[in-house]
Amino acid sequence: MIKTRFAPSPTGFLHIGGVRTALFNYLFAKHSGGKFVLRIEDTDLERSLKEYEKDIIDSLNWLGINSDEEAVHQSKRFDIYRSYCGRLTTNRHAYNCYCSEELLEEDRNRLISEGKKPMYVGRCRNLKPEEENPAKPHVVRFKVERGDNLTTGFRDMIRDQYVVVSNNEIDDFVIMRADGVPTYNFAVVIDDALMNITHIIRGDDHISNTPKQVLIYNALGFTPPEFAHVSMILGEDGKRLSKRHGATSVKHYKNGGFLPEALNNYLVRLGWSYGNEEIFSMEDMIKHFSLKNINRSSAVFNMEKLLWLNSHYIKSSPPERLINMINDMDVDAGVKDANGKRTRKRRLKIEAGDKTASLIEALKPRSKTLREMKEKMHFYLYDDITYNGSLLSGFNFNDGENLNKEVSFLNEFMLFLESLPDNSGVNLIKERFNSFLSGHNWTLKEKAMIIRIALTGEKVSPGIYEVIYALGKKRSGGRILKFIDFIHNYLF
RNA sequence: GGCCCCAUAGUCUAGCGGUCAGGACGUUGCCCUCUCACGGCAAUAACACGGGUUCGAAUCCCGUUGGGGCUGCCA
Repeated sequence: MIKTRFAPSPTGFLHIGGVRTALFNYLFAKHSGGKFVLRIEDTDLERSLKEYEKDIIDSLNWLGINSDEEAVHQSKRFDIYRSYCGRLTTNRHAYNCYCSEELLEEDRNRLISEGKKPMYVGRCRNLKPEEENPAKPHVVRFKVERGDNLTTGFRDMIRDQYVVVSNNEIDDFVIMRADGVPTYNFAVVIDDALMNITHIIRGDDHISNTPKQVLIYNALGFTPPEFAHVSMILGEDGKRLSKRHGATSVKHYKNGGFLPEALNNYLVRLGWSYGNEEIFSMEDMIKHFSLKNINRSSAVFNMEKLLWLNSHYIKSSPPERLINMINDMDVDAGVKDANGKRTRKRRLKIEAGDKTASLIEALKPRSKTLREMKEKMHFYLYDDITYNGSLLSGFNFNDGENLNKEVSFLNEFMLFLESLPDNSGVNLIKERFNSFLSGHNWTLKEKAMIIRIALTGEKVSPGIYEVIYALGKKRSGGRILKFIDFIHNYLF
């Protein structure tokens, strides 16, 4: 049975690049009815944090990339690594190295200045038994077999070719630190072997590590798994994606109003394709995923396309779900007051209901993110909307006749509102409003804008019927009065 | 520096010896229209370069250039 894993180290929030490798591993396993598991590689005791681990797990959950087994923690398996390390030293596939870090540093500098490779000089490679002193601080190094024609390699499933390097290119790398903690290259091998991982899908920054790992598999008598190295995700500047490029962690996207399926869909198409298809549900991805359709070259992260997918999924989500997700965003949409200051009221949770649902329906095609959607709901969520003079440009209120005409229209509109049945739906409002206008020989084109501005305080909003419906008779009426008030205060 | 990986429009990609080099995002124009969007239609733009192999190369080989990665008692 196929079994894959995602093995992040909890030294940072779950990164977008990590999500893609997790997704690929997940899809590959699920495609063949196999298992996908999570392994926390927390051997870097300095930098690993529980907070990050929690973020990784929460983020994967949010994305629907779930582990089939309880997550394995490397920090709880130090005894295992030690015992395998012992096997290697007794096999003479590894040796104790007593060189101090300072000495190593000197070696390195000297070799570099001589224009040579900064590899371990081999001082402790062939120590006599009497020279050993395990009580002294030491690391354990893997003893790479030397010889001009010796090579080590592996087949990469994505490139469908062998990557082979000369053993002379491979240093006698450390597998066990002085404090008894295994290094990455050692712990991965032990765990992947013991966990029966059949396929390793990971970033191609691990290509050069793989020969080292193959050496360990062989020395321990394990059969190496299949390897598939996926290219990196680059920022717009062509450099490897990092914090410098802005939002790189999943939580940024969650709180920024992205839907998990948009992120998954975007990421799966970064490097993988299925003909000309662009839209994939999780089921679609599982159904069609295969390693041979993964591209070899690196991909540049493109926010525009992610936004396109996000708006696509917003459009196809029911309002109730959208409301829940908006309320779930950690950092709120950050509603600003007239002075551009954020206010406390942004904590307010949106209540579900017919009017809210209708408004959200109207806002769907206008919002690329949920954050944007919530900002556009401001006029609906809060009553303290403000007007400013620039809203009046275009009405030519300096002309007194014009002013009187519009104000009397607004007054007529008040009467119209009062005449509306209390529980009017959008369709009835539309019908009544249109006959109200034509009864006075007005057109929608002439009159929609001033109502929009009065009701929302904005020149841009959803359709006018939806706005009236969402606000209701009472709130709408209040705003008309407030607006008339504003006009007079502003002009006189 | 050494070693490894990669190379189709601005971006993601299809292509796997013979195609008018296809799709998507973006951009531009038009249509729709109460604003803004959505939507519809159309347009724009690519095989990095140089050698081979072949009747024929985006496709195969070599080199150049460019980009990325590794070169830690990080992962």
